[in-house]
Amino acid sequence: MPSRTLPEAFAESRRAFIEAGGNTTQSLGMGRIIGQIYALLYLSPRPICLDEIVDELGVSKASVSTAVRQLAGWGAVKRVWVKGDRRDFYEAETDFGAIMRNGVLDVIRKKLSTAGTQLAKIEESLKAAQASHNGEANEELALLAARLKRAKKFHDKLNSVLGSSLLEHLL
Amino acid sequence: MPSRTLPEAFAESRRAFIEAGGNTTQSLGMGRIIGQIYALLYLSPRPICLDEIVDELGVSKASVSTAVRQLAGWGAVKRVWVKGDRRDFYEAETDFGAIMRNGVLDVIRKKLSTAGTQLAKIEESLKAAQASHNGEANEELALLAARLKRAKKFHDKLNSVLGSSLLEHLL
DNA sequence: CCTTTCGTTCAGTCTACACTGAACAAATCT
DNA sequence: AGATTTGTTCAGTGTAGACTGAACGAAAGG
Repeated sequence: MPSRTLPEAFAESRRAFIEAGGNTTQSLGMGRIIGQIYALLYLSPRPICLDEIVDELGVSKASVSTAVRQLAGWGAVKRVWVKGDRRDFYEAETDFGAIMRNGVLDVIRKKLSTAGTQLAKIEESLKAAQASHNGEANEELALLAARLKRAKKFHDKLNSVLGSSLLEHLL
Repeated sequence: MPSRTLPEAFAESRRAFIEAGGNTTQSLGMGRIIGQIYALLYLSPRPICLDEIVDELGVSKASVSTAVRQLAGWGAVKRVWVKGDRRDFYEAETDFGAIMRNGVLDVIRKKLSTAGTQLAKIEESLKAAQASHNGEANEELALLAARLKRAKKFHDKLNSVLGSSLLEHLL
């Protein structure tokens, strides 16, 4: 028979871990529920259904529904079917490296991509300016062109680093 | 004499670049002013004083004051003294790699560090639980211990990757 | 010494977005 | 078929934090 202090001490560690997960994702700009849900699943020995998450965390079903889908979207959580139960169950992907490779890096790449789109638009707009200027020397214009080129170069470098398998190999 | 369309086309490119900077930093969870200020300085052939930034961007002096200090904090912007002018002038650090190494990575490392602190606290709390339990086998407790260990291991891995000069060499 | 010019600070406002509640759709059971 | 259970959606709320305005302090000029 377990001692009386065991359950509380265990529950406390568990609660702290879940809270830490929430703090982490919140500090990264995604809400705190995301991290809490992942932590909860990460510590669970068995798949958990949506309503159980709701009870455990004391948040709305709507939040859990959307958050869980996000997590599944980047492979941090997997849907699991339990026989004889029509509810959806979820379990955590415990391989952090896999989550990084499949999910997180994609998010970063996407942000980089939108930045690249903006740079391309500016480059076009700049070409128009250079065309209408046609041969005249203009200090500011030349600087803008040079700096834009630099920015694009760095953008490409980031892209290649993120695209290379080197980074994935590290995680 | 410059053609009439040159100034507008130039200004448009410039405006778009500044806006792109704002969009980028905003999408990264830091405000949009930060990126706008950096972009403005990045495109300027000469150091710029605080009030000029205020005029150019149409934001409050308070915002510029704090934002500029943040930028200077992680080496993205340098204070410059102009002789015969007691105002503070600023210019951009144009080496993105240097900004990454000196500023951005430190921010990430700091976030990692606070996460590590939380993990350490949980580990201690868990040790207490294990002590009071003293020899009994408990599935949940064992799982929590195992998963915590995994989490710490990954945390350490991230730390070493960020600490290694390899990453800095890439940027 | 008073005035002016700059930069910072801080209490308050505004805004983006995480989060909620209730209505809804879909699937299963009786 | 209706009734019940389960997940999603969406308009609305709450809130964290970016941003502002006014008051302040510090430094230089008159």
